[in-house]
Formats: sequence, structure tokens, C-alpha cells
Amino acid sequence: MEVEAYVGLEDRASHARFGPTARNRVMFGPPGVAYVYLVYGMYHCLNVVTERADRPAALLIRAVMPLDGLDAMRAARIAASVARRRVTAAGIAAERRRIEALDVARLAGGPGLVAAAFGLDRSWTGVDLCDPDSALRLEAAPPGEGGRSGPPQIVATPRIGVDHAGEPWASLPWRFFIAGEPSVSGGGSGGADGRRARPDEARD
DNA sequence: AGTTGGATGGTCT
DNA sequence: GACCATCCAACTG
Repeated sequence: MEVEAYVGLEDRASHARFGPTARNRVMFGPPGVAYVYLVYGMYHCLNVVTERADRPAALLIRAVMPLDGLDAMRAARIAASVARRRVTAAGIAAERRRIEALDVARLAGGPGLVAAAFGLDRSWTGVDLCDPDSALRLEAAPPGEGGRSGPPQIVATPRIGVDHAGEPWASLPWRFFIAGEPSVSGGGSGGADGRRARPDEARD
């Protein structure tokens, strides 16, 4: 699990920085609601509204470690990929092979990939993630899920892709991830898989 | 292993 | 009309 916090009107990296607009409207509503937006004209990003209506805030889900439903996630990734025009039949077949060969940790290892793996687009904005009847929802993890014994160790670093916001927003350590989890995008904590490592401004 | 550039369209000044 | 809360392929060393 990897997330980033975007908190308050003051946060110059947040979509809420211009006040309520057609796009960010739900950030100014009750917490526990999904906010899905389109980035770079191509990918979608899933956020969870996190504070009461008087304070716009959301958590961007940057990466998830899939524990179940792997086939469905691969199918959704393929569908999303094919949807944005993969002209030739050979091209589609190649993309299908590429995704089917992906390691589990790579299935939702990035903000655009999380939305693709869950089959989300902007129409999911407004869904109540705390309603047990919602097709997309948050649930408490059973103890020990994910193969950990104790509480997970959390690492905090600056957020990714927000240099344009300037200081202090670009440097605030508001990106959080579970130490050692191989699905973490852009450099996890040296953990399991012998993936790329990065210096941590660790904390927990 | 690290860097670069292209695809692509909604959103806000 | 510029600016992106991105991903991937195709480069370089």
C-alpha cells in the first residue's frame, strides 16, 4: 500500500487549491467517498476523501499489493489498455501477453495502474467507500493479512510529481508506504523482491 | 540502471 | 493555450 495526502485549501499541490470546481467538488463533501480523476488525458487516479466537508482533503492511492482477484485485475488492466486504441490485432495480442506476464506486485503498482486494475474511471467519483453494499469499498483487513505478523512499518517521503507546487508543499513528507512491500511505485524501501532501492527518510 | 520523449484530453487561467 | 497527483518503450552507459 502506498498513498499520498493532499490536505486543505492551502496545499498548493492539491486539486482543491483553487476552491471547489466541477472536477474536485467531492473533496468539499463528506469523507469516505471516492474521487477519481483523469490525468495526462489517459490514466485515472483513485482518491479517498478524508476530512469533513469544511476541509477539502483526499488520499491518493498510489499502489496496492493484490491479495485476491488477480485474474479480474489482469482482465481489467488488459481492457483498459485495449480501450485506448491499440490498433492492430497483433498489437492487442502483444499487450495481452505483456500484462499476463506481469508480476503480481506490478499489477497495481502505480496510481494509474490502481485505477486500471480496478476498472475505474471518473464515473466512480462519489461512490461511498464505507458502504458495505458499494461495488468499490474499504474493508478492515483480517489480522495477519498480507503475511505480516505485527503492525506494518510505515515509511514517509515527499510526494511524487508535485515539484510545481513549490515549497514547502513539494518537500512535505506526505507520501506513505508499507516498508518492504514490492508493489510500491517509484522506489520502495529496499524490501523483498530485490527491486530498486532508495534512501528513506524513514519514520514510523 | 538511469534518462528521455511521446501519447492524449480534461481542467483552469 | 498551458499545464498536468502517469506509463512505457526506446534509448544510453
